[in-house]
Amino acid sequence: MNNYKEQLQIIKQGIDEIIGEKELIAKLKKGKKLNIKVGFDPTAPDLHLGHTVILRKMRQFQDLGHNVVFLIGDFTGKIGDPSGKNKTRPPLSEKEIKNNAETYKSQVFKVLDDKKTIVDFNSRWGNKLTATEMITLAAQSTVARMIERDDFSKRYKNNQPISIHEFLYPLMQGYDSVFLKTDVELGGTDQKFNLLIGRDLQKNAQQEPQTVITLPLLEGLDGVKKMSKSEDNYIGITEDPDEIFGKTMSIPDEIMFKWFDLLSLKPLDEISALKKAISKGDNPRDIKILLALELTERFSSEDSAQNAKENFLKKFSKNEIPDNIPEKILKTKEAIPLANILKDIDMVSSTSEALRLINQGAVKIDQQKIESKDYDFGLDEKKLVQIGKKKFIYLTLKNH
RNA sequence: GGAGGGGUUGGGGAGCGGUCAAACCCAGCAGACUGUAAAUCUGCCGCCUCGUGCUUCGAAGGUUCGAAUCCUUCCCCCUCCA
Repeated sequence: MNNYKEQLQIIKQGIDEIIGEKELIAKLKKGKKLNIKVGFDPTAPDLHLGHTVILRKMRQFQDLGHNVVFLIGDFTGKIGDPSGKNKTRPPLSEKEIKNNAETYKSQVFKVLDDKKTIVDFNSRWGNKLTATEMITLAAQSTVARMIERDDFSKRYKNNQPISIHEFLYPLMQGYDSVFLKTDVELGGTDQKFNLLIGRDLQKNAQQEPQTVITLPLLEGLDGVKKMSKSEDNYIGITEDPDEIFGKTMSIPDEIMFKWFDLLSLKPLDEISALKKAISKGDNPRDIKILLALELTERFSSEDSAQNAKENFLKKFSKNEIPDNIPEKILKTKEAIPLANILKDIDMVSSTSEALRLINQGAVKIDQQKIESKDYDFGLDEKKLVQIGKKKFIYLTLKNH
């Protein structure tokens, strides 16, 4: 195991805030094997890169030799985390929770080391709590403290309902830490309140309070807004290698090292060497390729990552035709205008759009720019149809 | 329950009887330039059988030669007061 300073440096890479650093240092100095806990609300099973920021941090702890518990909040899921919400969330059914948990497990081990990961469910102890124990737990915090929290206070001021059971969510999450004797809990910045409650409860239970580490949100492909499905600026971890590679290459240079800091498992000195290389005049593109390679490899394999890189370079840098172009056959009775062909094979969404593109000189057939909408495609000939730089299809027209 | 303000083409937001497929901004797409980008410049950005064609401005009716614009009813949002 590395010495505590090195460990601390790795632990603090790319984080938002650390609370209870003193306690952490003390434990690291002693060489204690830490219990790391991260809770996952079993609601969003389709993961994208933004979700993997926290998984990466967990992985770093694993690589440093600590215990990592991947805690599925199937018990707290019944409450629904009020964090960041301005309304009460409907509780999930047992079945939904189970399904989502399985989906989770199938995805997270692309980042986490499955041999070193303990998957646990907080229903294991949550379901056994008696009413008396719940009351004891509830007695350990106050309404005033709860109302301090942003989302609660907003809702309170706006006269929006806050159900009593929502107060139990942070308490239960904190109780998880007591039960598991957690040393470090990770979470998003919106989790800060919940994480801090854990410290309080642990103190009350005569335990050393956990160190709280919050992680920042990852910017999406646009480099500005946080990565999310609804903004469509995300990279899903189950996407094709070509997609992952290409999308990574498309991020603005400015956020490239933010991504390194939040996502990469490369050693810190290697990353800072890369930074230096750029300031010395290296092409940022080549550095970004390293990032794209690492990410693609993580979610597919080394071979397909290399492959994705080759494809990418062919497609964009060298302006060559990529491999794996889909082939299509279109059956037709009579000669149809090119615009309609493009629409029929779903390369464009309307013939109007096709006509516009033809006008703008964006359509190529067999590498030749099409000048007129009256182009005669011909029958039984396989031709390469290209729109813009990214869309390619091999198409054969058949008489039928 | 009372008072008021709205719903316009992906989002924001003009238009308030004809010159409206509807300003402008953002997003998106294409072209140029590049390092793939970003930035910048240019063009496009409802649909088709591409024509002084067709369908759009919350919904349905109505007035009018003509309606996103006026009237009626309905639906939905928001703000303030109780």
